Amino acid sequence: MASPVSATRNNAADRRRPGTVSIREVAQRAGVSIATVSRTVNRIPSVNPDLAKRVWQAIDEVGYLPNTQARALVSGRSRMLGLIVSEITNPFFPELVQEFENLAVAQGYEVFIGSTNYDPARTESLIRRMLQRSVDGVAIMTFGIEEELVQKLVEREFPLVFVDAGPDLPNIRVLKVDYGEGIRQGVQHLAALGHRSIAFITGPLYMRSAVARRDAFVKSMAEIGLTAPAEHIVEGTHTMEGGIASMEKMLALGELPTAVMCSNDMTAIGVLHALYRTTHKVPEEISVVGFDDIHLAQFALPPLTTVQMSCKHLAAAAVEGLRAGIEPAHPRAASKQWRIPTRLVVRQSTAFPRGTLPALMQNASSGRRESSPRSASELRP
Amino acid sequence: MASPVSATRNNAADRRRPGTVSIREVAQRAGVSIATVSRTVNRIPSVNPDLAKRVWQAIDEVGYLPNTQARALVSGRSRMLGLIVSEITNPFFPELVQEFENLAVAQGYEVFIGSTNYDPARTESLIRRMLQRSVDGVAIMTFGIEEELVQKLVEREFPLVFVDAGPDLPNIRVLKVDYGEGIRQGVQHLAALGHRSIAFITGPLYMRSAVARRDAFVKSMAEIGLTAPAEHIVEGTHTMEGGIASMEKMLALGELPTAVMCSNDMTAIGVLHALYRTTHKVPEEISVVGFDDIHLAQFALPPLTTVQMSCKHLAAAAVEGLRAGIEPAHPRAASKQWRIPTRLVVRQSTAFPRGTLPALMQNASSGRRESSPRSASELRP
DNA sequence: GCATTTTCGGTAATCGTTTCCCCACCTTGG
DNA sequence: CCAAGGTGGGGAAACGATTACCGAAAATGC
Repeated sequence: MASPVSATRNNAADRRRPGTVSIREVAQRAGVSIATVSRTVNRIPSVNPDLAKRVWQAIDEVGYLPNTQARALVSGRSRMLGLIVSEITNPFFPELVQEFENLAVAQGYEVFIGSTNYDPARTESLIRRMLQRSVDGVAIMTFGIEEELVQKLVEREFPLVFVDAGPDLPNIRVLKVDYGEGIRQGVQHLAALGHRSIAFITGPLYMRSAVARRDAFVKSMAEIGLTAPAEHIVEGTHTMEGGIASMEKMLALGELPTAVMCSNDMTAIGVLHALYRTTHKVPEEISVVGFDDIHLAQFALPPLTTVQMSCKHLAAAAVEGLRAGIEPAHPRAASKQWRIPTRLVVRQSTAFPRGTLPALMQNASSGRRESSPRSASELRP
Repeated sequence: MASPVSATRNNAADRRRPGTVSIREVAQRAGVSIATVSRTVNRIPSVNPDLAKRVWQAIDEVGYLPNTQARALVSGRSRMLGLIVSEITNPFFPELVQEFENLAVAQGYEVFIGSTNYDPARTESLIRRMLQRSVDGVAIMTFGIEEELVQKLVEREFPLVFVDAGPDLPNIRVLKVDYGEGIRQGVQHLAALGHRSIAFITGPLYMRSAVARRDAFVKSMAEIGLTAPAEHIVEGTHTMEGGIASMEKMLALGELPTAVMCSNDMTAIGVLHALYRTTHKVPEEISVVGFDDIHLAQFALPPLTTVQMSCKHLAAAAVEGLRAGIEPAHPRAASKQWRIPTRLVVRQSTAFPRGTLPALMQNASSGRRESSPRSASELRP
């Protein structure tokens, strides 16, 4: 009679981490059943306020934290959101991740981050891992992903958020970035300054967004009667290294443009670097425009004129899009598209092209400000 | 008799995500019990090879993925590692996160990332969230955290990894970064070039690592008979903004140093920015040295001479340290400390101080290489 | 050829929750 | 004062895995 029935087995609870307290301890201390504790924690209104108070006190005393795994197991909701980015080391993404995380956590979700590094095998394993951890939805922010890899998610009717484009299915929402507007502003800004020879360094062209940005550039140029020759549209990689390589290629070709637009800011920073190495002055000899407006852009030398794609907007739309797919009662549950605006931010990497009004631009004293006098209106007589 | 017993209840399985298959389906299809499936999946050698093959085939056919939540619930191990950083938007950390994640995933772990943003409330909630998700261990890579917040983790005997310093307890491992060596190399490099007036911009001094770096600087200076006046040791924030502010403060004071060392690369990039704005040339007028050697450092203008703290090393040590605490059979289970080396990487932000050998330094053509001829030996007659 | 050992797979308990079902009890109406 | 109605709370069955235990069949010894 010394050992009660449960002691004969090697109880699984022995494996439990010390200090972990379960709903049972709370129930015991409060003198109620575990059902009541659960109801209290989940704020079911039917539980008697006095009892509830006792339960909360017990929870406090024993330091109870509900076990999320058990919760997820029974409810079928893990309250985790997957967030797939292409490279966490590209500064654009940490900013996005940060915003996304803040919003998700505020809504009671946890974030499962993964970067694909443009590697299909890695992406595949990432998706499998997310499925195993049974995330409630996935935001695919890589700006271009192999369709077939996502198939698994689509099959399981996972709420999904894509950027730019995605299949038209009930659980899928798409964030439409307005590439056109921002890039048009950039092109017109340069044209207004007097530039006629404007080059463009694209991202990797298997990415839908890279193509979209390039097309927006070509279209904006055409609108004002300009065309860039083929050798002035160079494919890059959306990295600083790519920016350097692309710019060096262009430099080697001779016949330099007077301005270079880039598909993202990292590329632009690479371009600045390449021009520094070859002692070309920016913006005096060549103007440079980026895209994204990452935090770093304002600290580039010179501070980078760039097209802003609001990270906050993007993150907010992603989280809301996922919630809309997960929570049936969400106000925008029916929306399928979410529009992300862009706009030009003028800093100091753009100026009049060499030869026009040189005296004005040469005095590079301190105190240059974002609202510098190099605006389109000044150019017009 | 129409409805069997289980159909009378509103079965919880109804809530299951479509496409999800459980171990039961596999067992049924393979014609074995769920125990056999489990044993097969976990590669328990006692299961008959023929049976195992049948089971694997069934797994493949139905597309079974073991539910991690259920696994974690029964085993008490979630196979998740917590990773706490201070700011994911500081480029140093994504690099660390990336490495950490690669290693963790290779070992079958998932990573739960969180950034404190230097906010104790946020840190508190982060730790609570990690506890709820029952991570197996936590690496605290913030280089300085409030002791009391960690208390909760310590109490629960969580395997922990700290950077720089941590309590001496059984489950805790510390990564000791050798700040001294790298900073000494930096100071001696500058001194060898001829600098005597070297300033230092620290990190926020409530961070242990910031203090350690400053102390290493002061010590290295003293070793070669130099002292920096108080106004040449300025507190920064480990951000670009902080670097700008600190440098501007120093500029306002007059009595400029000929070289500035910074507690991290972001600060150094801020310093470069401030000097650009005030048209001071780097390195001709002022030399700048960073710390960390983030990827961006080589793309700064000019490319930044900096003290490298190997991210790969740090991440590898963190993962191994955690595994050592979690898995009793780990080869280094007994180790308490892990040493992280540092070393100077010379690029182009350092040169002879103004006035000494100016002609040699002025020809800033391309082709400057890391192994430039500005070494100590050249200086000595 | 029978008894003993070994192998191998199935049954069931368990992890920590949520939630369905039902039984008390209390309130209220007649 | 008793029956009907409503309501709060407890018991127990899931969720999907792991694993201790046990029993049946196969292998082996004498």
